[in-house]
Amino acid sequence: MTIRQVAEAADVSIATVSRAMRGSSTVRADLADRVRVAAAELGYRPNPAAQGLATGVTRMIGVVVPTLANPYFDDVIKSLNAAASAAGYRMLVADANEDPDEELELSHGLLRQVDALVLVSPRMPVNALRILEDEARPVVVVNRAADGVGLPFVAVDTYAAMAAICGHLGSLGHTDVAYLAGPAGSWPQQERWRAITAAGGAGLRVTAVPAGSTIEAGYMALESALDHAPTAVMCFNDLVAIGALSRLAELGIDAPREMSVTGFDDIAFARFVRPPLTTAASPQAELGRQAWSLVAQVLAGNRPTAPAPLPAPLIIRESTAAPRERTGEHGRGRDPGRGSREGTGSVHRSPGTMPGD
Amino acid sequence: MTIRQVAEAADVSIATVSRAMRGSSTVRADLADRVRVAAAELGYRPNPAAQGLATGVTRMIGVVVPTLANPYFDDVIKSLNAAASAAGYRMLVADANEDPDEELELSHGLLRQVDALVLVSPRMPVNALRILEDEARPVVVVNRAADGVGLPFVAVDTYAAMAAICGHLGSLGHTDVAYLAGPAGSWPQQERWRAITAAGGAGLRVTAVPAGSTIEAGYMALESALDHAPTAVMCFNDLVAIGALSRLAELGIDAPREMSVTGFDDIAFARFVRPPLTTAASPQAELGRQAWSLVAQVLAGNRPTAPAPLPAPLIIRESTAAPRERTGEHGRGRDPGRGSREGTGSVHRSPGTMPGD
DNA sequence: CTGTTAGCGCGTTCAG
DNA sequence: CTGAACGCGCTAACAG
Repeated sequence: MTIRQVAEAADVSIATVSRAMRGSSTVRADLADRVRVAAAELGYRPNPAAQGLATGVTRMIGVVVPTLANPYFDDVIKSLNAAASAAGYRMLVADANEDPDEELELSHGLLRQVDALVLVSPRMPVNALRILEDEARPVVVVNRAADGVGLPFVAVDTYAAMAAICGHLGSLGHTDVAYLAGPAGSWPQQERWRAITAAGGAGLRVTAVPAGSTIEAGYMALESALDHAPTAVMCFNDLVAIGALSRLAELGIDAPREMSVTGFDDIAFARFVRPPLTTAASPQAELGRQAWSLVAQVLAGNRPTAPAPLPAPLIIRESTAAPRERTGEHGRGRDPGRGSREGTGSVHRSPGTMPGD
Repeated sequence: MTIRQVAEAADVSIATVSRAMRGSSTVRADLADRVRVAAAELGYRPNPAAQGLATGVTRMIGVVVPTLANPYFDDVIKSLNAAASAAGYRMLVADANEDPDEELELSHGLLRQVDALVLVSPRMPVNALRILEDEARPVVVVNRAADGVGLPFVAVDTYAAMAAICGHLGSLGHTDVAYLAGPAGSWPQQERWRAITAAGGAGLRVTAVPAGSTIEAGYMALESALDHAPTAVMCFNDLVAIGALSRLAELGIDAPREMSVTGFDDIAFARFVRPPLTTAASPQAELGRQAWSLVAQVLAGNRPTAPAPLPAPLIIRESTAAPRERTGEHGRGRDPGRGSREGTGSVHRSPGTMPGD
């Protein structure tokens, strides 16, 4: 089914078909109708590749996410897709598997076949971002303030939200807290840590423990966080918090009575885990919408107006409480039951050791 | 950056560049090198649209899911994408928002621009599926046995898994159970119901209540399920189960002591909610892999070998238990505290009424 | 307002 | 083994 067959059936030239299909006003009404009828009967749909070649416009956007396994990113791309879809755009998604190199590689590949690229929480280094800046196609970034990089972006006010979490813990009476840190290249991770160190002045003594961004990462890292005898552990995100809670339960440490736990993002499941997570409610849907808005602005040839950082309100649920009275020892940091297991002292256990059921 | 510039730089014809780039063996080694060097230096990447137009192959697959908001589908497409990506294919994803019409429309649109289409749990009617069958491009289906439709597909052995759930409940001593049903056009929903009715012969009396596929749907529908005085409620999927559990907790009905609850899918969060969900462990990753395998086979020109239904083992956690002793009334079906609220008696409450925190 | 025609960038015959 | 030339299906000048 090509444009030519439609032209023949409607007894017009292919140019007229082309114009009629795109609703050009410079085409006589009756001819346009004839074309539309013929097209409908033949089930004709223009070939996107050909259109792309001819116009240089694909009506596709590329999206690269660190992983599809985090509902947070899924929510963002769902919203982004809804907005793009309403504007007649399709979405080519790529999963970088938390690998900064793959992220850049995928970005380059995608840039050849889309009109614009959206990078969600990219972990790639700044200079990689800068390379992308020089590409012919617009690149928009979500949740990464590009320091010295001129890419348009939307981001959550991570700093303020993390500060609120610290404040919450502080007002509860916590002083010694651990932080299960996120992936190295992650801007949200950097911002959270920045807020945490600032909170040091406000009376919180926080020690960071490398973890990651998954349930398993939280599960694995929790135990070494205990070495610092904290009364609370703040987690990079809700997934990590869920993993941490799971390990705490296994160790017989009650949250929040013996240990407070906080997450970040407020994914849909955060309120249903046990105990319900105190966290920061990141506006995923709004991020997606704004990202599309930026894309649309750039595609329209305008310099986009930089959106203000999006607030992520503190959601206080049941995973945080006042620290219990100290009884000689700090928390359960030196609980004898723990030392007997292998792997104690190392930050990570070998992968795959989180038990099933 | 076109092929022509590379040809010029390497001082060869564009045909040679074309051949060299795709590793044609009929090109002299030194020439091939010269081309590769030039291409690398110029950062040349072939234009996918042009390639697509010339060859009729886009190296893209389309994927349409009922919604991106269910981690189940995200897990499937993550796995599908991993396999496709390894084969050099990109993934164009479309979200049908649980709308059968949109599903078909998206499918048609996508078929023009991809080499193959994967439909995940399509809700569209059989005749729509049949239309897709006649398309030029291969269409592969996940989790929908196409009755009388010849589309290649992979599916979970939903019937057996649901039968196992029924058996589990039966062996616990339950006899009156409610079923929070999934979306109308959903094949998994049909299969689950088929297994349930078969279980009727095995001693389970099940009444179905329309719900849906989301947390909110489960939350909304739970109460009307109570009207039938069940001692257990089986849910279409884990999301619905989580919603049901949430509403039960609100009503002060303890699960599993006063009410057993089962899910389906075993999404990652199923074991972390309270109480941890008894459910069937659907192999999302395997579904994605097999779906790609089918696509690859068809693209290679082979008639694909139909994979056996994938088992979804029963996972018994804490959301199910023996029914408690009956005391005159069945369960809490007629608890006086409930009748005073508005909306009792209707299956659905108005949307958006599930409280936040 | 309509039709003719020249590319868009690339793969691929077909001669050499 | 290489290069010249054609065509993939469509859009956009341009001429009528």
